[in-house]
Order: sequence, then structure tokens, then C-alpha cells
Amino acid sequence: MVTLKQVAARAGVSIKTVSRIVNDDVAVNAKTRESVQRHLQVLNYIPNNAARQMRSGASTIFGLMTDAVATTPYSVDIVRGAQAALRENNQTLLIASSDGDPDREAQLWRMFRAHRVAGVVYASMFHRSHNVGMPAFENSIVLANCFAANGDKPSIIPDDERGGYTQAKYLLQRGHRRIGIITLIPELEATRLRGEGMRRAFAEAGVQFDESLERRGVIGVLGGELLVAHAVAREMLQERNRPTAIICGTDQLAMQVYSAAAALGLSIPEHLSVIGFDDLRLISETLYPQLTTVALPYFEIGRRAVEVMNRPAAETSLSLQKQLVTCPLVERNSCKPLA
Amino acid sequence: MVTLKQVAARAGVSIKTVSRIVNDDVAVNAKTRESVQRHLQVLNYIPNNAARQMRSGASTIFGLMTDAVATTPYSVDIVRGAQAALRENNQTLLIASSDGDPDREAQLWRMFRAHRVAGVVYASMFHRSHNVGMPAFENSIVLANCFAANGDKPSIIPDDERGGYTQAKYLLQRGHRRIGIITLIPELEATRLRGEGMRRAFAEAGVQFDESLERRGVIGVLGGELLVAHAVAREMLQERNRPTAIICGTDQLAMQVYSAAAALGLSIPEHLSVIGFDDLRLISETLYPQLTTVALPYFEIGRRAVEVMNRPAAETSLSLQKQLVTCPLVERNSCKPLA
DNA sequence: TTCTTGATTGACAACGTTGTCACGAGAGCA
DNA sequence: TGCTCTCGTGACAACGTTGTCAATCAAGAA
Repeated sequence: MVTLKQVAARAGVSIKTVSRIVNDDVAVNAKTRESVQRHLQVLNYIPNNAARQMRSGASTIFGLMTDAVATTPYSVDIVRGAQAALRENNQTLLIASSDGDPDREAQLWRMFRAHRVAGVVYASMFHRSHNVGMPAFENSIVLANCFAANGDKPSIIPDDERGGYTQAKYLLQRGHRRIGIITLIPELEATRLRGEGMRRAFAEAGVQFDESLERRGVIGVLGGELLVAHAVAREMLQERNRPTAIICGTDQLAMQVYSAAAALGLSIPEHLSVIGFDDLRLISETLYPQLTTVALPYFEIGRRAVEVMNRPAAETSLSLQKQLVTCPLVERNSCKPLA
Repeated sequence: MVTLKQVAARAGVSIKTVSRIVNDDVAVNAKTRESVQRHLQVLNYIPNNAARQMRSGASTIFGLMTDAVATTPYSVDIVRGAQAALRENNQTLLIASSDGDPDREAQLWRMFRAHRVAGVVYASMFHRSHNVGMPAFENSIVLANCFAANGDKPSIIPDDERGGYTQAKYLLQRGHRRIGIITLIPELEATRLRGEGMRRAFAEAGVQFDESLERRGVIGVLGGELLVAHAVAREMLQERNRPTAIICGTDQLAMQVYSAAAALGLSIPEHLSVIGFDDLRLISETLYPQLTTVALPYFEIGRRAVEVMNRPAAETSLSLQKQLVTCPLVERNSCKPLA
């Protein structure tokens, strides 16, 4: 690899002068600059990050720690969002996933420390409370899609309450009154918040919320889930007073509702409106008809997490609380106003 | 951050001695070792990677460059596989995605060089031929899910020919004779190879391959695709002599076939067998009934790519050709033997 | 006893970079 | 002319680590 020294030798100037030119430092004689720049070009000089970091003590590497990427594929968007934000400052991302193993996670934290990462985004796959016990990074950690149990760390999370509200309101505005709800695992923060949002929408619309139409589409515990939305939806749709619309906790659940409806000869959206959550385009755009859903703003969450981390420490105190990111409605063809 | 110097001062030994203990170097007096180790513990010393790298010239960072992660979500598994392999040697992964923008890609290559990455995995989202014009990494690059047009770089790719063969054979063995095929974009290497594999299976089984039953489920060009599998399947299933089974180029396409079948009152697998490709569990395990499919071994591809890169240069020549990774059949409930 | 050997330890340099300080040359001023 | 001032440049140190070599010491050999 070419070093400043080599370029300096070729250009007949001192190392420092080359360094100055590379870094757009104080004024350098135009002629010198031009000559050196030519040599930089020819030799294809690229600064050595390790040396820079050692000298300056400041790192351009950030870490992203995640508990498990595998399960919800579009969480990649958190990574993409983070990278988009880092890119502006020529920073880079070291990615690590613990797959939920505490030993592994401890090892990864050490790795981050070895690389002296400038900050860490801790991304959870599910919106939930999480305790990151990592004193070494106390002041340079941002939680994405989860939040600190004791609220002492900045965190960027989806506005699930409003997301649930959006789902319900969308259907209520279109005249639906009997609305089925197929939920996720109740332990998830998301489930609780969205439930609250839906109730708020019902209350605002002056519609009685029928608890009996709210059922779990997933059984088992986190990590060992079993989807039962197909059966649940089928049951619901065979009842005498069947719902005219179903709110799903996930596009995945919506997918099963589609097949349940099809099995009963009900077509969407004519006989049944369905609204999803997540906007996994792999599903929402593939379903037929395409699924109206509320998007989980993973990209934006990743972007903001880095943004908060890059902010001067002084401002950080302001953002020490949770930052909510809106979940936008994505309108497609799975809902119909009630005649 | 704690340095060797600080630990040495506390322990009353030289820097070098501490270094030796940290690195399990030559014999050190047991008593000294114990004492120093205690101090290392207490001060929570973690070696500075940048300094090590500068001193030794060897980097423990690898790069992963990808053209676009966004589209096919389970490609994350390439990353996971790569990380699994790196983990054994305490190496780490710097991830970059160009989103297909050449300028951005050039910038990312510079970034990799600045970090002096030890090697690069270039992962494409689609199995295809690709030219990585990156002289600086000439000898430390491995292609994953794509291969060098001029064949001068090691590449790890799925064995699509055998994948197609597996799909067809599975159905043929179960007595199916009229088999519909819904394919991907013909420009993809995968499409061509799988087609060949299927023809091979038909030939082996002595069954006439009916070209008229092979249709595109996706129209448009890469990046601007439009799924038409629903319509295509519907059409196919309404013909007089309709197929008893359909082979799909993707689980996503299979999803649309499911809905087409449902719309026509055909139930799976009673009236129609369906086999997919990819094993995106998000789809294959959510469909009802669950989808029998052939898995794209992304994890294994990522793992092997790193493995090849970590191999001593001497052996590299041996693996200069393409390495094919088997696509295993994942049997679920969407196929039935023909009575 | 004296010499040799091996075990244990430390001093020093170097990796590539940049901050600090200083030097020389020419310009502007008295 | 002699002074200061500015501009452009370079010498040097330091960041934290490890490879090289040498120094010290105790034990065993002659």
C-alpha cells in the first residue's frame, strides 16, 4: 500500500505537505498542490484508516448490534437507513448479531471496543424494552426499535400506538363496524400499544369495541412462535355475525387471512377488507389483491439512530427520551368501503 | 481507553511483558502472569485494533460488498453465513451496499482500501455473471451468488441446474406428468440453469417436456419487475388439459399460484401440487398449506465465501473455479402424489 | 569456583498519520 | 537599510502495539 512517505519522496516534498493536501489543510502553494495531487493520483494513494485513528483517537467506525436478524427480513432496512446516514460523513458500519446468545453478545461488545467504535446502534428485532448493560458505551449508544427499561438511553421506535390507530381509523372511516383483530404475541410492546391505538380510534368514532373479535394469531413464546391466523380467521369468518374487515398484526398474518377467506369462498376486498402491518413488500405486493398495510419505518429508524449518535453530546440530553417514528399507511387494494 | 502502558505501570512490569501475556506469547513466569492478568481484568484492558493493525500490517476486517440488499430479504443469510465463518478467527465484517450505483460502489471500494480489509466478498442479489473491476483486490476477492465473466475469480454459487432438476424430479417421481412451469426473468443465469435441470429430469423420466406449459411469471427488466404469476397460473389452470402440478421459480410466485388456485376453487395439494424455490420461510411457512420448496443456500454460500478467502493463497488456485452449493429440497405440504 | 545455558524480562524501533513548533523567504513598512 | 509579518514548508514527536535484540539472573556443567 502506498504511504504518504512514498508520495512525498516521488513529489520531492515533505510528508507533512502531502498530508496537508490530502486533508485540504491550510493554504499550500498552488503549484506544489497540483504536482502532489498528480502524484497522489498516479500512485493511487489511499489514507490508512488505522494510522489515522491511532493518531487522532477518533474512529469513523460505528457498530450495529442486533439480537437476531434472521427472523424479520426487512429489518435489513435498519441497516440500510443507518448506512445512508453514515455515508454523509464517510463513516462505516461494523455489523454484529448475537443471535440472542449472551456470551456471543459479550464477545461482540469486546470486538466493538477493540475497534474503538465511535458509537453503537443496538437494534432489536421486536419493539420491546431492553436493558443494554454496557458501561463502556454508556454515552454513545442508541437503541433502535427497542428502548431502555430505565429510560436512560436515547431510543428510536416506531409509533405503534398511532400505527394501530391508523389501521382502525382507516377501516372505520370506510364504514366498517364489525372489525376483527388478529394480534401478535401480547408480550410485545407493539401489541399493547397498537391495541391502545385501535381503542382510541373506536372511541373517537363512537363505535363499541367488541373484545370478542380480538384474537391471537400467533401462539407460543418469542422465538418459538406458531402461526394460527389461518385457523383463527376461518373461525371468525364462519360466525353468524362475521366481521366485514380484519386488522392484522403483521402482513404475514394477513397472508393467512387471505387463504382462510379464499377457502371459504370470500373474496377480498368484496366480501372482506384486510389491513396488514409492516409492509414487507415481499408479501404486501405479492398478495393478490395487493395488501393495504401500515409500514414499519425501519429505514427511517436506522437513519435517525445514527443521526442522534452523530449529534454533539450537548444536544443529546434533549433526545434522551424516546423518539417516535410515524408508521405511514400504504394504500393498496385489500380494503373496500362498506356499501 | 486503557493501554498496555497503563497496565504495565500498575503491574510494575514492562509494556512488552504485558503484551506477551495478552498474546499468550513465550513462557512468562507464572507469578508475573497471574499478577498481570489480574491487572488486565481490573482495568478491563482491550487491545487496540488500529494499533495492532498498523504494527502488523495484517487486518482482521473483511468487507462485504453487495449490489442491493433491499430486494431479496433473505440474502441477509449470506451475511450471517459470512459472519459465522469469520467469528471463528475473531474477524469482523464491514458491510457496504452500493444499491447499484457505480459511483457509490467506487467510493465503497476506496473505503475498503482505507480500512485495509483483508478480503472482500462480493455478493450479488441474483445469480448472474458479474465483472468486478477492482485491481486493488485482485487476489482477495470472492464472489458470492455471482461469478466472474472471465472466470478468473473464485465464486460460490447455488447449483441452480440441480435445483431445477430437484424440483422436476420430485414431482415426476410422484407421478405428475403434466407439469406447469412459471419462470423468472430469462436474463438470469438461474433461470437458464434451472430450465436445463428440469429438462434433464424430464428426459431421465422419459417424459415429454411440453414447452407450452412453461411461462414467465415475471415481466419487465431486472429492478422493474412486475409479477404476473397470478394471471398466468389462472390461465394455465383454466385450460382443458390443465397441469396437475406447477413448478415455480420463486416462493413469491408460488404465493400467487396459491391465490389463483383458490380463486378457481382448486385446493392445494388435492387438486394441484405446487413447488417453490428459495425457501423464504416468511412465505413458505406462512402459506397454507405450507410450501414444499427448494432452498437457496444463502447461509452456506456466505460461509464458504469467507472460508475460501481465509485459505492460504497456495490453495486458492485450486478453488479458482466456481464452487457449486447444493439447493436442498424442503418438503412441506403443498405436493401430493398423483393417485 | 568459573563458565555455559536457559529462562525471564526489558529497551528500542517501527508501522502511517497528524498536531506543534520552528524555519526561511519574500513582502510591506518605517 | 533594517525591521516585522505572512506564507509556505518541514522536522519531530506521539498515538498503541509488537518484533528484534540484548540484559539479567539462577541453575547446572566443567
